[in-house]
Amino acid sequence: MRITAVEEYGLRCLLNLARAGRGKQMSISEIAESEGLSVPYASKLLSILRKAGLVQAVRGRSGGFRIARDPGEIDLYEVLFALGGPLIDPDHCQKHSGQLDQCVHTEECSVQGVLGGLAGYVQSFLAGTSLQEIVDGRPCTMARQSTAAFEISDTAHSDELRSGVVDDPAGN
Amino acid sequence: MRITAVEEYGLRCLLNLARAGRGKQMSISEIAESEGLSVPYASKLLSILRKAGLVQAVRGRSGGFRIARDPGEIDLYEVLFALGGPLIDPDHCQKHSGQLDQCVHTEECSVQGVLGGLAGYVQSFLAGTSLQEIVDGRPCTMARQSTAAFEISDTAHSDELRSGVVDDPAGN
DNA sequence: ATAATACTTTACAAAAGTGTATTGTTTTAG
DNA sequence: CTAAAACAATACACTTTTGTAAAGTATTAT
Repeated sequence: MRITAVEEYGLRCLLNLARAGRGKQMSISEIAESEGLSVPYASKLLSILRKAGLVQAVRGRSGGFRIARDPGEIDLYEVLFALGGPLIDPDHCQKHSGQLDQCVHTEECSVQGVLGGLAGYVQSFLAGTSLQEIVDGRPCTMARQSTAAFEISDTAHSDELRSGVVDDPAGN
Repeated sequence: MRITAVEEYGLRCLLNLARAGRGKQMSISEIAESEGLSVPYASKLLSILRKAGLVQAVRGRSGGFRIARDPGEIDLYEVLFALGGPLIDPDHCQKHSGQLDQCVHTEECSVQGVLGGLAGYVQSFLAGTSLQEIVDGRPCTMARQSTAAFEISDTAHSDELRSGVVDDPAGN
């Protein structure tokens, strides 16, 4: 589970336009240079954002992009959904049924339950964060209350590697 | 942002052993058949779980796998971290600096801030959910309070596609 | 002992994701 | 009208992930 490159860079490109403001426009070159991306790559990302209705393009010699709505009216869920789709595929059980015809957990797909719960949890965070809040540098309430725990997270689990092969087959 | 195949299937394999219980063991064949996976693939997943210390292997003719600790003592964060690593790479700004030498947002990396907040938020969910809770089919409190919102999520954003090309370059 | 069973490791092919290159279309400055 | 500037679309190479295949190691029933 991770943030994809398209989501990361696409969000950054959009934030440039959010910082510029509702009416101002920037060219692909300006955005690409600002984020250290190649022009063709930034172009691809902005094309995705345009098709999602998040930015508007102006063609021609004095063209460029501008944000489609007020940054305060665009939430992070809409942005990440446009760039990377949903956290869990709608027809999840169809695709993840292995070699069987249908989901192996038809009676009680507990995996589906917990991952669906996670997806909803994540969405509540994303939908509660607007681009304006990110530009202003004040993450939403939910973020601040759990950031501290994340800081010490990785090391806590990284040194748990061991052989896993036991000497006692009986389990006593 | 999505759950990877290894995370999904790895978790499912581990849940089989969690359902079997602390002392019981299952062979790769049994687990593979139970989840509709090929034996070699299940073998690879269980190997990852073993190296992470989550399961123990018994070799030889009457061998198999069993869960290393009580399912109530294993949380979902540890499992997903073992199978797919952290949500955000520790040296994030080094890798995502584009063509520049250092992160383009050194003064105020607002993207890093909000995504770090998201990672912490997700972790609080995962760390608060044990395998036992999943087996019992009762998602943790955090899941239930936000599941309803997820149900109606996808359709709400899917029909926002438009051309994005405006007829009014001036923006009036 | 030996064969059967089960885990281990490595290698590899197919698919998806990432980023670049190229060519085309649109608009405007002159 | 023409050339320059800027967005649009497609194709392609590269990398990572995914899943399979095959050969190897370890244990035990007989």
